[in-house]
Amino acid sequence: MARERKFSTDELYRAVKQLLLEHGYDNFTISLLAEQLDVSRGTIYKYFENKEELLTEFMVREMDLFLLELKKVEAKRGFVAQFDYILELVFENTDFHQILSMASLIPAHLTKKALSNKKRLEQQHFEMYRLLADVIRLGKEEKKLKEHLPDSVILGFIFQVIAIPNYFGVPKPQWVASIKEILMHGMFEQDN
Amino acid sequence: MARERKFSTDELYRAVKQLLLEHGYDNFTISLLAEQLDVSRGTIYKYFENKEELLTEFMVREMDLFLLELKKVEAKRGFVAQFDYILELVFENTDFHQILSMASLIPAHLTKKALSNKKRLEQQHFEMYRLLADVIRLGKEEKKLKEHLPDSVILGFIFQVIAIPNYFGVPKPQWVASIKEILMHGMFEQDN
DNA sequence: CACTAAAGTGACAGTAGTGTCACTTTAGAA
DNA sequence: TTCTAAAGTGACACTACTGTCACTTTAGTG
Repeated sequence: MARERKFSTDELYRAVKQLLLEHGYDNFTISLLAEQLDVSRGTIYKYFENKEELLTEFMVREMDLFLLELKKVEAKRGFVAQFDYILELVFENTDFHQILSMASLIPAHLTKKALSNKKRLEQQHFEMYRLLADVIRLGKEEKKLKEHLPDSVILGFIFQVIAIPNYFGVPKPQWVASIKEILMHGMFEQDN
Repeated sequence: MARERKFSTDELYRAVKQLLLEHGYDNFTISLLAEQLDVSRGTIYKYFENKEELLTEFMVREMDLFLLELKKVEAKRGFVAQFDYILELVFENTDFHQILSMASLIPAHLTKKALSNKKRLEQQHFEMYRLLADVIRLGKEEKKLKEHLPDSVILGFIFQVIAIPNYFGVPKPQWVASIKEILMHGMFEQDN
């Protein structure tokens, strides 16, 4: 009944992701995306009213995928297993962290659809926080995590840690092990 | 012999800083700066050939000011005093960290002056690394820092830590103390 | 085979930036 | 007072986006 599409929805979102990571939020353009998908700019506007709608739609989708994986943490028994699972997840999704940090760059004034996407994204943010806060609560209940540390500092650390630049190319296993050790027991020798 | 200037060099750089922090590297414009200084755009081009020259000049200047403070670390006796000094410096200069992170957004193709500024900035980066690496070396020599942790992970942590967002407005003294404790001894209870 | 409707196109108007330059203004020197 | 040169101006040409829309293309239907 209609002409064949030149790209699938999946290809589109994969291209958006690549371009966002490569050029950053502010330098992402519809021209760049159209070029990547080998179509004209006009075509993109058949699927999205404007750039912000496209980008917020993309972010909601990414967040959904990540939350799906993160929810599996509830099935893990005991704080230590949950902690390990989260760190592994975080290190397997360094892209996601970069994308997430772009959420704050979404402009304030938006069209209806983009605005509702933004609201949804805030809900997802909150859901993510709820899941992680549960893990921290368990850690404190099990007397594994230091009671007096504010939850938000603990959360902040876990998420900020993956943004540490590996300038000198420390091999990944050593890199991850080192970061995990500092998070758990610090960089100072015990007897100090 | 000449007309009176409408702004001092210091006012100019203060305006640049404010606008960079407020709008980010990509959304910094000469129009915005001119407006802030209450002059026309053309005036700015009397002092700088182009935007990148202005911004690299600004960054070199900021870096110089920071290095001046950082160098004082060499006068501190013993690793613990040096460590404390650095953390204090870092938390007193959260702006600087934001500015520093923009260095990676400077485009690759630049005019002569901007390019030489960029090179200078890289030297300063290196100088900063050298100073910090010395502190870490001392920490390991004094058996205060864990020998097996790569220097770059330790450095990365210290610098990334100040970017942790204080969403829930934990009071600053508690915030800083918590972060310092995690860095030194981790978020896990000792007996685990 | 002709019709339909989704898919795709490219020219268009609008906006917002950059860097340039001939010109105007003005403080101080001669 | 006149002259000079630095300081400042605003119009100009250019570039690179955004979002729109009348039009073309094409796979499948009747």
